[in-house]
Amino acid sequence: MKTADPELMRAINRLNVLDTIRRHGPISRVEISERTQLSTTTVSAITASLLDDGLILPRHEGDIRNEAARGRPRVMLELNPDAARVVGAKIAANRLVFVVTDFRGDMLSKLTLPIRIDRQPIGVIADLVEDGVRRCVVDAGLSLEEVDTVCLGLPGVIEHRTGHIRSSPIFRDTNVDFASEMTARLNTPTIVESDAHAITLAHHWFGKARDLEDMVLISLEQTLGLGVLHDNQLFRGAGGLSHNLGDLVLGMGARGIVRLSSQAGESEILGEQPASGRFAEAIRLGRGMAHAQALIKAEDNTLISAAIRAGEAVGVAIANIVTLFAPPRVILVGSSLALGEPFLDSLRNAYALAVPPSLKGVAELVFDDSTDDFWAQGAAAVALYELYESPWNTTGPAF
Amino acid sequence: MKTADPELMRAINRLNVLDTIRRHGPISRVEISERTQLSTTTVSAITASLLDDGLILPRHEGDIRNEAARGRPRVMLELNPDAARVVGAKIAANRLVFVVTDFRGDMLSKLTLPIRIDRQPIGVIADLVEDGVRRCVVDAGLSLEEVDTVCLGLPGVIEHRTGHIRSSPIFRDTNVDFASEMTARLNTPTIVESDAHAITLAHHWFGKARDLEDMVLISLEQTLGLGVLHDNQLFRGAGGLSHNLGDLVLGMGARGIVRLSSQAGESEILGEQPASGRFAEAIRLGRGMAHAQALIKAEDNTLISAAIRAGEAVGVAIANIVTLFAPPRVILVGSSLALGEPFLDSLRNAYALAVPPSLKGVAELVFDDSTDDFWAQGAAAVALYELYESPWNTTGPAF
DNA sequence: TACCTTTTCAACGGTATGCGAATTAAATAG
DNA sequence: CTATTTAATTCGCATACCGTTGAAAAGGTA
Repeated sequence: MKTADPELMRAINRLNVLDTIRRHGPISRVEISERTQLSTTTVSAITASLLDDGLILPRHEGDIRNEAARGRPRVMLELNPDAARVVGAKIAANRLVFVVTDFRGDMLSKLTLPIRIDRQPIGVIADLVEDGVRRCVVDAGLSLEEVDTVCLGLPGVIEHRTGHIRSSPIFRDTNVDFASEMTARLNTPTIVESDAHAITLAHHWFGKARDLEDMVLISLEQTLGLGVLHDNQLFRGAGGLSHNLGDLVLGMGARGIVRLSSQAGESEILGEQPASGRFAEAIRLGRGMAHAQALIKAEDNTLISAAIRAGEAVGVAIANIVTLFAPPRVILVGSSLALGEPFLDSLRNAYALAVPPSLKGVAELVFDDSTDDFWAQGAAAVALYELYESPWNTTGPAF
Repeated sequence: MKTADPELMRAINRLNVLDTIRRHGPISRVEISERTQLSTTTVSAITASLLDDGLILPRHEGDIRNEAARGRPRVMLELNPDAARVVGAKIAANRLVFVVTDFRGDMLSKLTLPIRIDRQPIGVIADLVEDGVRRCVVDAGLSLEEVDTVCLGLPGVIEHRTGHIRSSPIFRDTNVDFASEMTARLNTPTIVESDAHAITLAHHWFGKARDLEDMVLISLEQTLGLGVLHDNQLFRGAGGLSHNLGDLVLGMGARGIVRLSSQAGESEILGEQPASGRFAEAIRLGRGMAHAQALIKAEDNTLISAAIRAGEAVGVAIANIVTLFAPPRVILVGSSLALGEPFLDSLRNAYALAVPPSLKGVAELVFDDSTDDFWAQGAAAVALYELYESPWNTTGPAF
């Protein structure tokens, strides 16, 4: 357990103030004091220190004065966008998406590489990722030295603390120390995080969970992932490793274990199609879901029934997650949502059936079809969050 | 978010020291300093304050001096047993178990009432519980005024923060404010907690998880419960409510949803027996599982196959829990363990099959057949834990 | 234009915390 | 009886928070 000394105390309050400024846009000191319950004195001291460190900026121009415009006007404070730059990336089987953001999480540049990388040797993947990061940084008009942290979000079971990838559909090998590898290549601190965790944080910072302290997110991509927000923090399992929803067991059929991934994995849904012609080509290029959507509209019965089965399986899995975590909101993201109504309807129905009566109405299902940028932005947010906490603890006293 | 002031700092370090003393028996100040990473100065100040408050005691007698017996001898410190008294209770469908413990969690008296209370009106249950608490307190040679807190552990979905019982097999009604009811009756602060959470804490304090910071416990009783220890703390879902494992869905059969409770609930396993004769009588009296054990030994095939099916279902459920929490140890408790080898073997097999390959070997299954006292002692531990944190924050500065 | 009101924010003193160095305390070795 | 060793306390310092006070900035009013 960490020992509580003045330094920790300071760090906590600093983070609290900084986070308040981040979340509530340009904000005055008085309002910070109200929100954080800290005295105006303390807020003044902390903001002075933050200003001194260049993390925040005063805003004079465009002071939208309130109606009751008496007295000394408030000085609005906001994050200094230039305080840091980070790179966030979404690494998927058939595409790489990079984003450079400033300290506020605003996108400075983005780069999408629609290339298939899964099952490539690690060296090749690392090459491609390195290249993408460098390009995207140049696109933003920066050099890598100006980037503070890189965060790579990828599917699978990731051990966040150590940066080890326990298993991922992208890598042939297991237990890859990808964080060290990329840190060495880029000569920039690089962290590795589950893509589901990344977009969970994205929704908490910018998306559909800004108002919540607790929340669950289900990502339906090639891999089925889970992100849990508990008390404004990412809940990482024991040992800090991420969850792989696809490994959940839904039942014991005649021929053994039935896992969620075998019912609702992207390749399993699409795989039942005759692997020929335009559709197979689309799958190879990672456009499988978009194409599937078209086929469903054209009433392709094989695919529709696969989508329905997948929806049922996911709905039941979500009900089980809700049974365990009782979150007020469940956000669903990922390419499988593109399957459309047949999938979503059966998901909703199965969920309604499977959720225990005592928890009926507790959780609200929200579907979200964000673009890939958003995932990458989430990875950037993970990087920023790490920055918030660590390096400025060492700044020393405010004066 | 709580504001970090010196008071909080103090509370954290105080709790840390107190917890260290609790866990590591009689312990000297130097060793506390080593374990907590606090300076000897701070430890001295805090222990002085704790001594002043009467929460701990110095131990002079029987100073087992180490071999290397040079220098001033260490003064060992330990919890003052008399610093507080609490009552813990396990409330089950067919029995009430009460325990009075001292500040260390040691049992002073216990009382078991083998009576069937489920489906009684709330008033009747409250009467019986009140009576049991009072009796047990008298047995310990105390009066209720000397008891600081009462904690009742019972099955179902409990909202710990508010003391509301959302649903329980014991109550006909839902959403019962049992904590307020009993607080008023006993005129002593009474808290309500899930029985699974209680025994989870019991194992962390006294049992098979003393060495762990993360752990999962599965309780197999009339109701199937779950307790999660995360970072030395009970993990309570959003809103602080407990989990009901029985609501987990294991599959969609031909006639709809199949929940775990329908496969592995106590009444479901035993219910398939012809409800007549000695066995039915045993069930009514809450000895069902013991009797079932005998029948299984006598190779009652109906019962054996029910036990095997239940074992499979539980094994799969545990695998899913492990997929989500990745704990180093899973402890199984509860009356259903008495079903013996057929049940346990099929559980182990199903678990081995269902646990994802990437997590194989991560979690160790441990079976525990503690007596009912232990559950009640866990409830007492919950009460003690609340005491640790709250009331002595107000003690003021140490001097 | 000069003065007053209102509000923000920085400066000062008070009290709490924890830490490091020096000091006292208690026991053994010679 | 003295020297040595280890434990625990005391003292002084740095930091953090908070409440109060007073200066600064803007608008309103005579």
